[in-house]
Amino acid sequence: MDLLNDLNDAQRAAVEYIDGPSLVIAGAGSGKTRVLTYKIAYLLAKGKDLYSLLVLTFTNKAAKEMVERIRKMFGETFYIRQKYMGTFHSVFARILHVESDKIGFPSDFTIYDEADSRSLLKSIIKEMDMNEKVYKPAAVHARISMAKNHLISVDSYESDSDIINQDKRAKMPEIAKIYREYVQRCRLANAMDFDDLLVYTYRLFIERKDVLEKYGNLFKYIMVDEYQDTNYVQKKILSLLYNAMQEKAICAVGDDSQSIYSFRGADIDNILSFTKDFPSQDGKEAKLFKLEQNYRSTQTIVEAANSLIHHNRNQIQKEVFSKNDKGEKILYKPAYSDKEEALIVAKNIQRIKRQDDCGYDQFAILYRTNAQSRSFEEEFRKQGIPYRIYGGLSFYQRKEIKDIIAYFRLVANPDDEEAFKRIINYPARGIGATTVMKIADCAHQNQVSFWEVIGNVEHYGLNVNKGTQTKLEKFRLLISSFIDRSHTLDVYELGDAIIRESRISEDIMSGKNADDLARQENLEEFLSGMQTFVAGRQEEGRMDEAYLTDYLQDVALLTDADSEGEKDEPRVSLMTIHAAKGLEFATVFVVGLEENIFPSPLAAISVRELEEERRLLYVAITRAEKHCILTNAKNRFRYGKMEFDNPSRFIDEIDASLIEGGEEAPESSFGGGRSSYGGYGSEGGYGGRMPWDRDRSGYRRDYQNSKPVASQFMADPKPAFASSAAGSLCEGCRIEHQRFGIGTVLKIEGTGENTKATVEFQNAGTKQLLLKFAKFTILS
DNA sequence: CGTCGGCATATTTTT
DNA sequence: TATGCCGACG
Repeated sequence: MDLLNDLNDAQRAAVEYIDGPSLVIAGAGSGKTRVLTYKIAYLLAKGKDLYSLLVLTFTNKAAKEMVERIRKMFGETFYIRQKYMGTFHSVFARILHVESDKIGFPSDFTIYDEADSRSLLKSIIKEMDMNEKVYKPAAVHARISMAKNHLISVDSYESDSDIINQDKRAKMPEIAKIYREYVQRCRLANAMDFDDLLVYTYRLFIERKDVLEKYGNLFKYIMVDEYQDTNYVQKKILSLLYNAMQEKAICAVGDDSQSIYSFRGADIDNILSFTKDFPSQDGKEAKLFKLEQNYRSTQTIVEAANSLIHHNRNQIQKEVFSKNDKGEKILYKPAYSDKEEALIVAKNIQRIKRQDDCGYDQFAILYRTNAQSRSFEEEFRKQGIPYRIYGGLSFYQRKEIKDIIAYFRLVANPDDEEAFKRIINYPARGIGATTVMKIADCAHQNQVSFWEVIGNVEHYGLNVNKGTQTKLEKFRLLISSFIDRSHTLDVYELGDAIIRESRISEDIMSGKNADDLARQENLEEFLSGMQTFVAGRQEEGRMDEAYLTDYLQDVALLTDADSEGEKDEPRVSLMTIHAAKGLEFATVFVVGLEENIFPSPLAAISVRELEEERRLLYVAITRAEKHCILTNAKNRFRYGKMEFDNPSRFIDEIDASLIEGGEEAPESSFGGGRSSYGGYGSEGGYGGRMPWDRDRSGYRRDYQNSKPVASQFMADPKPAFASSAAGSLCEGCRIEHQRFGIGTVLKIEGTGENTKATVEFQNAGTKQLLLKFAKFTILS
């Protein structure tokens, strides 16, 4: 078969083996995604139906990338029906939305994100009169999450003396009680948190053999990406499905050396024991394939990474190698201070940029903790080096976005307690904390949802005065009116109504300082997102799936990086090593290689965690294609104080013959000490904010594209986002679209409200636009 | 109800 | 240093 010619022997063997279980250990840069996508293509070519493939990844980004690649091979029709390809959470959520009634959940359940979970826990802790200082919501949630990921129910939690003792040692002996209430409250709110999506899927399959059988029959092949990151419950679900399959076939791809998420419950033992956990039909161990040729990095980089990782005990034997150039040695540059460290990095960026004649986007600064970005930001700003910081708040976590989504959620599922609390008084409608407390008490006593209470104030004996009662009723009617419309209006139309009638638009559009503007732009971006969603569904001929519930399913699990992609000016990337997984750069700086930072002092006590830190550095180094530079600082400004640090032990673990440098840099920099810090703060020095600065809310903006929606909102509150000059559009016209840029109209069809145009954009591909919504100007 | 100032607090974070 | 949260106040 043609497509196999692009693969090396090991890759091809892994792709071609489809008759039983297999584990593919894919060393860094060895073409893991390639194998995965080619394998899917191979299975399809062998006649397997797309629906019969269960393909699971961890991130939306990975899922998307895979779909894109396969679409390139199979054409446009492909992505219309990738029902069982996606993240663990999204695929299981999809299954649960269909099956949840069988385990006592209405199918319109909402998904609580991390913030919702914490907020709920906070309320519970408060209600139980526990000390919030002791029972920190995040810490409590971590415990509960750990329990869920290990399929430990409330009852087993309570009766497990080990666990209870751990809690006691952590001075939180009552977590079991909180856990019980939390589960109960999620049920009442008809909500599942991220972990529940897995736990309830597991329970669904355990409790309902018929459902398990159904999916067991449906799936002919299971594929899992990043298997080293799976946790216990994920493994158990896979195992159930696997055993229910008629012909047992699963392929897990991963790299034990890149397991860096154990603090999230990932269990490296899963990958180490895969071949035993998933035996073939006749009871033999699963086949093991190893991809050991690295195509990404120089020999030196690969060998350096190898020499480091060999200090780990617990790993699958493999020898990653490269046939690329030998390349330069790893550069080790110790600095006197964090400030000087940034200076050295900046200098080296300029040097390599000149030497290799490459763009700023070829460089990445990788650090252990987000807080380390500061000194680099300051130095880059001073030198005019464009940069972008990854991480920080994701779009969907921004307050204004969460507020709107809370409305959506409440409309879709009025029992959603967190959504209710969020918007009951936003925008301000005179329903204060006291009233909410009363509702909470009342709901609690009667074991019903908040919504239920305000719908039957007398029946539940809610003790509020007449004025408050009127306000509550008004709120209830507002939401009800949205509910009534939610099945007839598509999500964009509904969103428009919600934003307007709830007076959110008034609230957000009124201000005009920098923060307000940022919020407005976020709102606009959100609206275009909905628009794109509707347009996309339309394009796929699925207008019956362009309603609120469909949108929420999509958006609930979309956390970050998705709104990525304005490829403007090339910039240096700054991010944590965790965030860099799966990426590659010509030049990588791994900074802050000091004891007390990397390895993290909290991890350095146990061998297991220390090994994970080592894998973390392994991941960092193997991101580099050509140049890898390690730095650290002898003195670091931290928590307002100057602190002394020794170089990281990991530096000594790398084969010394592969490293050059090490002598303290005789860089000119005078002192690098305190002196200059105050002087060049955000005010002084080069003052004005550069275009690549993060705005206050940490979000990138797009100045050019932002105007239309906002101005229309402010100027003319009636026909919301009526499109520009749609009337005079003709086939062959060139237009400039607000989001997609310049394109040519290929076809116009439909009339009036439903007129749509097929437009081929220069950079965004071919899109169908509903003229009613599309915002563009006609160029010719 | 919203804002100001004092005080504790300070990993990594796919969903 | 810088952020986030609570309590006091207008």
